[in-house]
Amino acid sequence: MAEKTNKTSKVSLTDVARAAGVSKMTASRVLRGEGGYSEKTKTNVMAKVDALGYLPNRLATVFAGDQTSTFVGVSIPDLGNEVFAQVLEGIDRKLGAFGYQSVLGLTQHTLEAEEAWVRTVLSWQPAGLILTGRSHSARAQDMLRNAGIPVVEIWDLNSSPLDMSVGLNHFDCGYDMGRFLIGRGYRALGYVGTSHDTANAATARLDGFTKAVQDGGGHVRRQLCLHDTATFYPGYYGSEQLMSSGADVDCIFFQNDSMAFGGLQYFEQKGLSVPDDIGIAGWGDLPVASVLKRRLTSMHVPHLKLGQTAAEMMVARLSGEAVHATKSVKFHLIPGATVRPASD
Amino acid sequence: MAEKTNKTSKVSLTDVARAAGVSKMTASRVLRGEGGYSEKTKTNVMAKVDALGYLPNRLATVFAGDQTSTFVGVSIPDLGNEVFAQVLEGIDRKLGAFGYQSVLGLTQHTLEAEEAWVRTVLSWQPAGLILTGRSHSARAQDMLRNAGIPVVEIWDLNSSPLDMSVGLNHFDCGYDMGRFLIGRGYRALGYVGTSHDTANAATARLDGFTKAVQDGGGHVRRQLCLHDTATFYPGYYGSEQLMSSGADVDCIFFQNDSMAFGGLQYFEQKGLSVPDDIGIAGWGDLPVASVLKRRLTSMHVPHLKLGQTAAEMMVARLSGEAVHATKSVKFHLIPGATVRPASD
DNA sequence: AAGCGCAAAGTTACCGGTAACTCAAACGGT
DNA sequence: ACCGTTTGAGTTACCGGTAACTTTGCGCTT
Repeated sequence: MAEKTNKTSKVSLTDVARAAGVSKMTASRVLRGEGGYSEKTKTNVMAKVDALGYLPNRLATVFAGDQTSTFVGVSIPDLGNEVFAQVLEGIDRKLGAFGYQSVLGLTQHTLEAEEAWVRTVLSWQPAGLILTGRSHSARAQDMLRNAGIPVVEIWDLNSSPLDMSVGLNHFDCGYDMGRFLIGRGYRALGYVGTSHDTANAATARLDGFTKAVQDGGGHVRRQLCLHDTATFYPGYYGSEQLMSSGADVDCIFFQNDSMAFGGLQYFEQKGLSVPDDIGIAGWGDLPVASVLKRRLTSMHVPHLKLGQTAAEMMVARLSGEAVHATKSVKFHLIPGATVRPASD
Repeated sequence: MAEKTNKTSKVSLTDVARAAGVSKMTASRVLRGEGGYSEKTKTNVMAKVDALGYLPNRLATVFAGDQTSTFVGVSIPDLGNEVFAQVLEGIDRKLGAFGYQSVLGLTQHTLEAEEAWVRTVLSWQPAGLILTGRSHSARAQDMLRNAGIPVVEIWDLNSSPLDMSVGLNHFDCGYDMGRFLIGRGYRALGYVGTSHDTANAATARLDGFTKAVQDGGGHVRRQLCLHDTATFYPGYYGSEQLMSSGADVDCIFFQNDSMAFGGLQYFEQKGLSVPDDIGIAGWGDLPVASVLKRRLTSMHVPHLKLGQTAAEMMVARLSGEAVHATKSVKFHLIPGATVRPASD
């Protein structure tokens, strides 16, 4: 039977040193493998570390030196939207591989929640922050600038980031889709998405989409911005709302594939045929699209990769590299088969 | 134009005190609203706090006193599985409402990754930990016990938790489903899920399912455990694999609804009719099920609620309440219409 | 006018590590 | 044999707050 070591009170380096009959400093040196001690001392100290179940207090280390912590604050709007769950997974996996931990903040798409979270998380001396979106409250911006730590803004392409940025041009994304749908002969377009207080990426996509449709001689007849999460069911009832509003549209662009799938299901259940009766386009090339019989018209965006890239930039900067960049993430249109075929 | 305050070096309480012409202690008292200072002093100090853009260093506070931090470590297997994304959202939302922050750890279903994460996160003196699953490496268990902080194990119902626990009995869940399918006349069952090194909840469901099927005079003809994430596409190709293996099954139980939907799509594309040619059952009552024409046979589990409950237990304990419980989360079967109807 | 009580401060020590310095013993070259 | 160098330690001070104690000054009572 192993010795009982479950002391309730925490074991400190001083305890280890005392047990080993050496000074705190020597124990510290052994634990950091810094050298300057004999093999015998090392063995002795390590034995006591095991026996006492010593776990270092990293708070003290960070606090003492001018070293930073291994925390990286990561703000994400919500996890109900699969897009962001993927981005977060990409970030955390990569950060974890380099010994950093994500401190999560769900901002629910509001600047106030973000500001409150920034304030709190900064008080814990994080090594850096990764924020979704490029709009922040004035006070949040002040705090971020004064913090003196790396900040990566993701999601939106940001020409004048606070520090670093990885994202994509959502306006262009929307524009490409609009032009594509015009090219397929659609003129009476609809949009179904979710809206939030802040000007966000989805809004930029809608703007680009609207512009392209107008440039192509079409009209966005109706745009629906639900106060809900951008997932399946809002796509379903959003479609219902849009159709029952009497708007005569021939094609609908959804905020993402999950919503588009909700729409597909609505129309199938109403007995309308896609794409014969109505065209459907999504966004994001999400997992659900991978199993549909009819390839969903969408826009491929490497979400996981985007998160990983953000984490890599953060780690590189924290390792002392002079990263100072705005990285653009590529996207490409998936023609799919939920809109009418090219008419050449 | 406001005064420039973007000092790169951090502003400490000492700086504020010096600027205000008072002692550090007085400034500290003002900031904590502890009393023992004049109105004039308060105004003065607060003015300097604003002017200098002072942000407290919570590390120092925790480090100084014997107070704990406001970090709560949260381990989750992965976020690709929507089930866990929901649980995490429930946890973080509730924790955030009480001023705590989640420190995320994606364990990828391995005990080694969990152990490494536990070691790291404990060194940051978290207020508590919320862990998914009930199996942990021996060393992780030691560390958790010795840490002297609240630990909530979620997901699996745990009769002998390390500390607190919220979950459901996955064996019973599986058993209920098995009995239900037997009741609908199925005898040659199949299972499609994903497997991982550790005995996990999905395995427990499969065990319960198998038991019920045997008890009912049926057989689990084939069980497929893919090395993949429990999401749409693995459900699709898993179905394909299962069918092409020559196993003659009349109904398939999937690890969750996302996989079940992948299966539904496979069979639809193969021209097989559900439930006439084959029965399909999922698990979790996930969002995707909300838009299907034919109600998916599944098991409703309140994932978000489960996460919230775990967070509430944590907060209650941290507030000094003597919570020491194993809470069982209720689930209920959704008969649905993707299995053949009751034959009475 | 002395003394008491209280409000409004200031002082000191400490939390758990580490940087920077000091110190003693061993060792080795001339 | 002597002295410089290396090795293996110990000592001290400090990071940024806060608990606990001390001090100062003022109003008010008797």
